[in-house]
Amino acid sequence: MSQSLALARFLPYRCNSLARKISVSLSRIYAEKYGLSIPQWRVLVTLAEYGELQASQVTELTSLDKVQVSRAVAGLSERGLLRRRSSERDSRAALLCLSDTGQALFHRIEPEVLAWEQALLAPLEPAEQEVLFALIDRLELRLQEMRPVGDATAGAGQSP
Amino acid sequence: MSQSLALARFLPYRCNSLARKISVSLSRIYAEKYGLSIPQWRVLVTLAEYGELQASQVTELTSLDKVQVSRAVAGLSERGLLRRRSSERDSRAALLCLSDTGQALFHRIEPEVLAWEQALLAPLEPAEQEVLFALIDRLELRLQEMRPVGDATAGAGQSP
DNA sequence: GGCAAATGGTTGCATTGGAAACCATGTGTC
DNA sequence: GACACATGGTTTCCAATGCAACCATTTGCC
Repeated sequence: MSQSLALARFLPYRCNSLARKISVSLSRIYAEKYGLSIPQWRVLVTLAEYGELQASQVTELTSLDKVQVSRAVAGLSERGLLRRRSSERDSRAALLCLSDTGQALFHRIEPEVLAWEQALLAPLEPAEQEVLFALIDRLELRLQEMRPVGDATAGAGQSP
Repeated sequence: MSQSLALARFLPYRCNSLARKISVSLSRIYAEKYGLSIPQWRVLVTLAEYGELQASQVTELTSLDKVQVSRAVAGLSERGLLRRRSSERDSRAALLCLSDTGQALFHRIEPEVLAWEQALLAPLEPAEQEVLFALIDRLELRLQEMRPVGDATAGAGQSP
């Protein structure tokens, strides 16, 4: 039980710091080599995984907010990496899916990114990797519990 | 060994997402209640821990870049929370320390923040907390090893 | 001592990111 | 069926962020 506050042993600081270093390192692949921003990258991955999605679903799945998704989609669309059509069920909704070019790009990047992740996780035993993800799960769950009841931001995934 | 890419099991995404949620939750304390930005908060903690420091030392200890430190210091100084004097050894260097008001503010916030951290970590056994910090340490170390040799950003702590 | 290069810190400028305002459409209620 | 209200997405505006250029001073070197 820590009695005083030192950044080196303060989870918010350590976690932030780690997340940033990971982002910087990873973005060497998709940003510098392929000119994608983080939101664009996430949208690409999500559409590659799920096929056709509504923008609002992408928002939930990526933990991006809707403005970021809107801009990312605009950028990807300009480059011809995805196609956007409006739903006949609800003409406000935009249905998104990767174009062939988009799929191709994803399949070019994916193995590089997976190799990078393998390299990062290499020093951890498989069991330790499980522990890591499990701890992250539990902390996220805990954060949700800690939110004041009735908090407007309590909904699914949406970045507050 | 994962063969395909899904955000839910992709460390950069999970880590980023966790870090952000932690920041948002924590900032309810120091931002909303006390009007401090993240950089200001980190500078405050660091000066509280070390006493008098040069701005460049604060930069290293907080993993902020020097622009952020400069601006955070300006803000804290305006509010009378820290004092800045120039070193007689090197008149370029600024020596920083908390004012009495700054110390008082820190001592008001610290227990709240520690209580918040306790609440967050409560579901983890002490041993699990150790594991968590150890895993973070190892991943950060690993990231440093992975950097291309001769990378200009290889120095200490500096945010790239 | 004097000049080039390095260092500490600040300021300006371009980019990013998010909150709130905004259209367009759909849903519920009377 | 018309009116209020909710929802999907985009645009607008402002604050935060980061890079690069910038002073001021110090250090190294001849």
